Amino acid sequence: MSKKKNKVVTIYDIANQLNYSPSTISRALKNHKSIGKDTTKQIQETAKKLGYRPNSLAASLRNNRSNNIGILIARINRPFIASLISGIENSARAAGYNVLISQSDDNYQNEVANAKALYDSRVCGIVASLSMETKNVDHFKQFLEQDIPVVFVDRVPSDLNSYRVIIDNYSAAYKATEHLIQQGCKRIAHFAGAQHLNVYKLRKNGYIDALKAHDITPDKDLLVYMNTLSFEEGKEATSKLLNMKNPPDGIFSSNDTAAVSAIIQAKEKGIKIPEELAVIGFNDDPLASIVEPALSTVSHPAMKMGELSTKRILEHSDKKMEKGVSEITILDTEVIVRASSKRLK
Amino acid sequence: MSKKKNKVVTIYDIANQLNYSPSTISRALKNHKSIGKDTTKQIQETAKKLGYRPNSLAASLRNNRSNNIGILIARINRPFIASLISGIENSARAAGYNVLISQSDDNYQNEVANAKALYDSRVCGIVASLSMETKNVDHFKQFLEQDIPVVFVDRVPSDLNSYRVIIDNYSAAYKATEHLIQQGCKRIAHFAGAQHLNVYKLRKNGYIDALKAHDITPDKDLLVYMNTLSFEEGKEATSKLLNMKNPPDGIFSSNDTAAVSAIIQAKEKGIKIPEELAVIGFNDDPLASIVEPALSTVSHPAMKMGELSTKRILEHSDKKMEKGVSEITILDTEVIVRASSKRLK
DNA sequence: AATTAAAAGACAATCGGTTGCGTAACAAAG
DNA sequence: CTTTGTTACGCAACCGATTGTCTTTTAATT
Repeated sequence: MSKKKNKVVTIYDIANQLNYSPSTISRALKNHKSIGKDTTKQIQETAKKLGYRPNSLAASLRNNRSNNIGILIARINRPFIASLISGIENSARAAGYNVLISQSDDNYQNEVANAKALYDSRVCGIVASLSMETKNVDHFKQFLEQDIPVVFVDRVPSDLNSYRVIIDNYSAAYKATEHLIQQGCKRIAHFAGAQHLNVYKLRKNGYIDALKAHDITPDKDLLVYMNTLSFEEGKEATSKLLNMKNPPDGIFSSNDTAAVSAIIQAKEKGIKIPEELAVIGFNDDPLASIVEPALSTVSHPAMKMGELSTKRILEHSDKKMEKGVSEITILDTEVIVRASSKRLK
Repeated sequence: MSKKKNKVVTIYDIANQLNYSPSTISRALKNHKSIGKDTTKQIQETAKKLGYRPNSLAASLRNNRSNNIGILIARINRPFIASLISGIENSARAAGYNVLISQSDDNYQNEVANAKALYDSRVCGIVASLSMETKNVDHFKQFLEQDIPVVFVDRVPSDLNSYRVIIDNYSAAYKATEHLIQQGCKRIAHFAGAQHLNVYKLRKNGYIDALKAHDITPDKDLLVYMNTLSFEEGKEATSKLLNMKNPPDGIFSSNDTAAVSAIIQAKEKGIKIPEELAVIGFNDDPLASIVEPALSTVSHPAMKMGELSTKRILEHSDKKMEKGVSEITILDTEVIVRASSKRLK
């Protein structure tokens, strides 16, 4: 049996080897100014030679904060969210942080439980996009009280002062609606999402204001409120709309899923798209460019939103921001015109 | 200034309150048998009353192992992977574990770096699906040496003894190919992926053996090797195939993305699907049911694979498995027949 | 009644960094 | 030669839970 176990190298090992105290090793490894330049160099070289790897658990315990960024979203399995996470992960990892994920399945209780779990694991910040059910956001206050940055993305609460990374839903919806009007639509329906989520509320408002701006009186019968904007809901709504005496000649859907189902449903009924019914969605999911005719939509810079979320968290830690200060980042969207709405040459 | 800071409750606080030692508190909280039943009850009640929340960092440091499961995948932003992660996350969280994600972007160096990062953060197990570039899997050995369970999913290495959760790619491909044959296809092309990944190799083998079993001689010109099975690659390959003197009348693609691009490309050329060209993909991505005609495909139980991966890790920890023992879990696939290959009534 | 065994807890070391405070050594200033 | 300042580093407590070992008390056995 050899003397050396395959034991992990710690700062104590380095300390013994070089006859310095552990505190000196610790400081030298992070280039603390109170350690001499030569000493620092020597220590860092020895650390490398010995294959030293810091035990982040120990540091985290001492600092009462880990190097983990928590993500709190409704479900991973959606294109926008997956891209968002991707952006967070890439930028976090580049900065030496790990990423913890949790999904609520759009369930409020789960969201609360996940927030607790992330809090307990001492995340150094969290990125959150609210569940469909969430109306109360008290479960985020524990973070703010400890000055742990919370960045809300996309589905953000309206009554909590924290970081936000969002798009301008109102003007995006306005632009999308206006696009349909420019294509000659006179009766434009809207698939609206749950109204307590400001994302959907703002999209609806943008839709309505765009209509008004073009002297079209909003018709309540053309405004369909949905719960989840699912394929099924979209299908059903489309079916009803098309059976009206005075059916719509355009649909602006708050997401692509419902928009795609509208296209499919309309085609089944023999309605020509975009001639008889122009459709535009929201999100630019992969589906959008595959369905036929290809779906016009509004694109989200999902990846970039993720990167910016990470950035907010890291900045917060670096700058030792004053408690309570927050910042809102608004990103641009783009109306992507495809065949489903292109009536004009 | 009140006496009580908003300080976190620790076992020491409980110990002081009840005049027990911290060790007794610790043991009572996990129902250790050496603590009296009444004492245990009292301690647990007090803990709840005081709002005690265990500091997992402290426990992790002491045990040199966290409650985090690491995920190592190529990219989150893909339907199969997103569902896989979803399955892992759900089951892990239900068991009180957190999930750390990392993506390699199909880059070997990133994969190695991420493996190190996860190792350093003392994950209690990892779930991995190899990057496209990965040929050497030495970076997983550090886990096995420490008896940290590694579960490979889908894209698994062939030369490392560890847990595996996979589908039977060979027979899935065999079934898919056979399906095309049964629909009357005589010249079936195959979009094959990178052959150092056994997933794609096995699919190719299943394809070839199915042909042979039905007395069709495999034609090298119909076997297209791709790097990433991307939309572009699929498009290009389809274009070439359709320009052959003797073009294929069926395509079995190793993924849905390339299959969908084949459908779109074929339609552009005026080829009738499935009459002139039957197509079947692999994965059952959301795209598959949206494209027109809807894409036949092979479905993966992605969510379930995630759940089983978590299960393997938890079992490993519970059972204190003997080092080196591993287990292979093979899940069923299903050939999903849609319009893109349905020639017969 | 004496001996042994079992049950219930307490003590203290430990995990590996981190950090406030203290001090030795040496140089510059008076 | 003494005083004041710097520079460079060590000491030891600390973060909070875990666990091997030891002690005390109580119950069982002969």
